[in-house]
Amino acid sequence: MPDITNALGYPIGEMSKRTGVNIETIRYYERINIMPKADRTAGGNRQYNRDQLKRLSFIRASRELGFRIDEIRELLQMVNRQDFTCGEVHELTIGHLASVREKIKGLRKLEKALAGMAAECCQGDVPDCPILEKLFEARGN
Amino acid sequence: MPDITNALGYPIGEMSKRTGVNIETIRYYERINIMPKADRTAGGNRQYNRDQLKRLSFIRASRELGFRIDEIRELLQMVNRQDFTCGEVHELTIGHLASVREKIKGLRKLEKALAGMAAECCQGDVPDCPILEKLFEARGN
DNA sequence: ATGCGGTCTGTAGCCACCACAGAAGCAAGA
DNA sequence: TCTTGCTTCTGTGGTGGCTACAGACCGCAT
Repeated sequence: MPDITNALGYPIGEMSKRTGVNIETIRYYERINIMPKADRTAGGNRQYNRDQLKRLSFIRASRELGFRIDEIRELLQMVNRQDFTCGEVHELTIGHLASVREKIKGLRKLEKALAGMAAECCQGDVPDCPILEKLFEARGN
Repeated sequence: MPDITNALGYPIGEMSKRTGVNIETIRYYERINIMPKADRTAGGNRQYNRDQLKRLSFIRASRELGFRIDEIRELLQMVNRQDFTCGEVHELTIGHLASVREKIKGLRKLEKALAGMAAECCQGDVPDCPILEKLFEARGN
């Protein structure tokens, strides 16, 4: 028969399995106060409930969308306050979207530059390379 | 009249100005052996020559293209060995290009997801939000 | 009672820097 | 020569977002 203490909650490994978040990372989230301090068994092991599981899943989903921890903290505060407006959430999301687009822009530039350089390169056994030349074209001197 | 000691080389601040690399970063580069140990004045200040300026510019240019430090180290070793082939450099560049393209792919996915979520959101004063709902759609539970 | 796997804390490492404190160097002006 | 004021020095610690240990303890089944 299942023990009463353990029937109440999930141990940390179960949380990890269900959310895909590394155990060490879950503890780290507790340390930085993005997850609440978990209840403990008599022996001191963490125990989680369904709400906390949902919260961790939320964090995981948000991280996968590239939200920074402090952005997630904001989102979670809105949720917890229970008085957020759709507009607030929208704004945060749009802001994040803009930064993602910025990153894409930057990487596209990179891609172009790299592809251009690679295309100019003969790839041969010659000890002379237009890529390196390009990199040596200094700005300061 | 300019001092003999200083006429020979650039002080670190000059290097920083010319390359756009932060002074602290230049010292960091020396610590991790990507820049050589600089000569010193009698008083102990670093002094650089034209070669080192070129090297630093190279590093900066490469960093701007998103090369990691160890990739740059490899490139520099090739240059120093003076026996690199164009093919080797090409390979490194192509590898890097591939990883850039991977990143772009990932970010595009993100962009799509975020844009989709934002579009569904009414942005209004309503305390209910499809974005948050999406984030709460847990996988584990 | 034993064994084994899960979990605990605390610390250190990763990357590529940036920032600071407090001391010392350096060049120009008085 | 001395002062002034900028530059540079070393050493250390912090950033974000984890991950990886070591060495001890918990919990559960046999």
